[in-house]
Amino acid sequence: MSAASIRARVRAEMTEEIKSVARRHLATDGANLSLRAVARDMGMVSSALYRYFASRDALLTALIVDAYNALGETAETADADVTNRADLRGRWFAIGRAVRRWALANPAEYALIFGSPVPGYAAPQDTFAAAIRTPATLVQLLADGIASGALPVHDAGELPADVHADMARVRDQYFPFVPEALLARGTIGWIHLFGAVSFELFGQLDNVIEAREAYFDHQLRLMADLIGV
Amino acid sequence: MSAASIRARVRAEMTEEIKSVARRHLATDGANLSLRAVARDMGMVSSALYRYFASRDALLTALIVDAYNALGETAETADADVTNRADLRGRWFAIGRAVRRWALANPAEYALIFGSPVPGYAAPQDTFAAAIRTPATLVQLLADGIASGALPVHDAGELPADVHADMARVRDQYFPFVPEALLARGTIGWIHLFGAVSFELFGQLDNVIEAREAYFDHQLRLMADLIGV
DNA sequence: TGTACATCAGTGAACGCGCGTTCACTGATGTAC
DNA sequence: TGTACATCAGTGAACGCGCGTTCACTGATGTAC
Repeated sequence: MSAASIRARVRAEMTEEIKSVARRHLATDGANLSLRAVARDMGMVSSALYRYFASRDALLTALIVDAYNALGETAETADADVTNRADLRGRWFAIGRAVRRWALANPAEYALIFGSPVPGYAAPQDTFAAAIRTPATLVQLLADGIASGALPVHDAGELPADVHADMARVRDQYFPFVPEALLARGTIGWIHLFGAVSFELFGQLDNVIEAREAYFDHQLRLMADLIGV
Repeated sequence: MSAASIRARVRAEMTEEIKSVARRHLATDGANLSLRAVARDMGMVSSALYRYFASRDALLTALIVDAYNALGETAETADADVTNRADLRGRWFAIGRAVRRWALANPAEYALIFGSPVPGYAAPQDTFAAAIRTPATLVQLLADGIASGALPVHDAGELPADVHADMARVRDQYFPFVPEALLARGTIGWIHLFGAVSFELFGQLDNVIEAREAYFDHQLRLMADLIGV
């Protein structure tokens, strides 16, 4: 390995370590991430971080992209692990449970991407490709169901005209073959998944529901019925 | 009016004004509320605020309780405005739309109560009574439907045992007469309502769905079907 | 009704701390001849 | 292979700003006799 690439590798490792320390801080301080605190934890002077990230926002963006990718990979792996690809309901459950498990294991990162927006921070477009990975696994599942004929084609008439147009646009851009009404129901499933996990994680279930996992599964079941998988 | 009560009234007005200025700051700074900034806006010195609130956390708590109450009142009013009390679906729509409207009009306050938890802030128990008002309107609707016989009694067998126990406990504490399985579906409706509003408000719908209101109504419709109203 | 005292709102200075970012610098590591 | 130069990571001081909270104080407003 050439000298140059050693330097590059060390640099990459440092970058990863900075992000990893920053992730730990996220857990206690939320999105009020302090560069100085991160630098202190790494035994560096705060200005040294600027060799790796142009600004605090740049570091935040990197963390956001990483979080989307980590969640997306979790969902993709969970889906891929279902050997019977025709078992759409099983795949829906696998993805849903994996999302919840990831969120519980990484609450700060979950909050970073799905919580209230960080004041003064505007997410750049780069995050979009990473953000779409998780919902994409769900839509892929629908596409498979349509391809195999296992999923019913709902009456497109159930959709208002402008929603139909939105869905058609999304479909044409990313997922050919998925009918609008089904795509709308799939999106609702995705929204509910997010809502259920956020409700639990953000403390809204406290003092109300103790059987968290069972209740979550119950929701997945009703949503599966609603989508038709 | 006695001199003492004049002083009390001025005090109450000041307290309200402080909260109102603080609410404006919430909109730009999120939950990183700065006492000094609030004081500046009121033309006071920062230490003067301590005559009205014991600490920054106390002010935050007051804002949270106010937000829960404002949302709760909005939901209660929207429900009460439906003259045909037997029109459960109409009441569900009225409440759901009112919640969304309030959230869009008061995004910072919505984020304060339903967004990611404020780091280092622990909500005291006082918030609970206020927090429950909005979901309570929904459950009341279910109770009315059961009382009139308009709502189907789902098979309690659809619930896992521990979820059933949670629901029975909630029912016995707050809402007699609502069967567990129905209560569970109602809670799911509430969670979805929250999820749909948060998804829209926190920017997850950007670049995907433009017909926000129509899509929201579509979701209310499917949820109404799921609940049975 | 008039006066002495108590209560209260608001002031201004201070404590002790934090932050992001810039900049000139040192010294080590890599590159080109 | 050896040497002169360029690149790069990290330092330390500084700028200019912010924050929550405490405390002794002033002066106005209210209360009790």
